Amino acid sequence: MTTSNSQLPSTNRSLPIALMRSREKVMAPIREMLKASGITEQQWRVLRILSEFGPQDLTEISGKASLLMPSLSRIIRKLGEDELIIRGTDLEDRRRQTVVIAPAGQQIIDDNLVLATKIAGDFQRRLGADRFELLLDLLAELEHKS
Amino acid sequence: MTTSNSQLPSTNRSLPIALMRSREKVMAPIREMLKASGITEQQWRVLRILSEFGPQDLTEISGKASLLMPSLSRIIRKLGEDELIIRGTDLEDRRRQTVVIAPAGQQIIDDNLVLATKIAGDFQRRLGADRFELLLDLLAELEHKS
DNA sequence: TATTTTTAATTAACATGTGAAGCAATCAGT
DNA sequence: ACTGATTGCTTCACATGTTAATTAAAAATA
Repeated sequence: MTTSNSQLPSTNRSLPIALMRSREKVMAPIREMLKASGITEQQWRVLRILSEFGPQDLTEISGKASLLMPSLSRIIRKLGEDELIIRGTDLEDRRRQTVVIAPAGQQIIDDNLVLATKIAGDFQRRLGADRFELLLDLLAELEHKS
Repeated sequence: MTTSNSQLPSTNRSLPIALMRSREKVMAPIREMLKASGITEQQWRVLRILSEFGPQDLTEISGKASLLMPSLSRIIRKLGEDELIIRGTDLEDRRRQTVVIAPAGQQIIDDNLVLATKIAGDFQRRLGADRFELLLDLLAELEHKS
C-alpha cells in the first residue's frame, strides 16, 4: 500500500496461507467427531500411531506424528493421566520412555473407526483417487531439500 | 495394534499429517528470515495483508489471513504495542477497529521483500510452475463443501 | 576410569489455535 | 422509541507450536 511490493506473491495466492486454510478444513470434521470422546486432534494422532505401530518411545512417535518433543511430552503426560496410554521407562536405556496404548485408548480408536474412515474417504472422493494421490505426492515434494 | 483398524488409512498416508508436515517445511525458512525483524510468522502475515490491501477492520484481516478472531485480537494488540500498526475506532460503526500499517511495520515488509520473494520462488521452482499452480488448486478444492 | 560429548526427555517462556462466554454497538421488528 | 436479535471484537480457559535452557543417562574419548 505505502510502497511497492508488487514482486511478492499476493497473499491470495500464497502457499503458506493455502496450507493453513486447507488444513483447517480437513481437521474440522475430525475435531467435531472427537468432541464426543473428549480428546484433541493431536491426542487422536498419537493414539492412532500407537494403535497402528505398537509400543514405541517418544522420539519415534514424534517423527510419525510430526509433533515436536515439547508438545508431545505434554500430550503424553495428559494421555497418561487420562489412562489412555501406559508409559514406562525403558530398562535398556533409562532415558527412553516406552509408551503403549491402554484399553481405554484403544476403545476410542475403535469407537471412531467407522466415522474417521468415512471422513478420510470423503476428502478422497472430493478430489478423486488420482488427484488425491497427486496432492499427497506434491505435498511430499515440498518437504525435500531444494 | 490391539484390534483391527485396517480400514483406516495409515498415518503414513494421512492427508492431515501431510498438510502439517509440508506447512512446517514451508514456514521454517520464513520464520528464520523473520527472526532478525523480531516478529512472528502470523504477525508477518497481518502486516503483509495491511500493506497489500490497505486499511481495514479485524474481520476483513481475519478472513484474508485465515486467523480466528481471538488470535487476531491478540496479534493486533501486540503489533499496536510495538507500533508496527495504528488502530482506531471506526466512527461510522464504533464496534469496528480500523487498522493501518505504520511506517515501522512497512519498513519490516520492505526489509524482507527480496528474501521473502526468493523463498516463495524457491518452492515454486521446486515443483515447477504448473505443478505449483496445480497444488494450489487442489488445496483450494479441499475447502469446497462436499 | 575420569572427562567430555551426545542423546532423550522435560521444563520454561511466550505466541498461537480453538471453543465458549462476555460486552458494547448496531440492527430489525414492533 | 423500545425490545430482542445480531454483529464486531475481546476475554477466558485450555491445548498446542516454537525456541531455548535444563536434566539425567548413555556414549565417546582421553
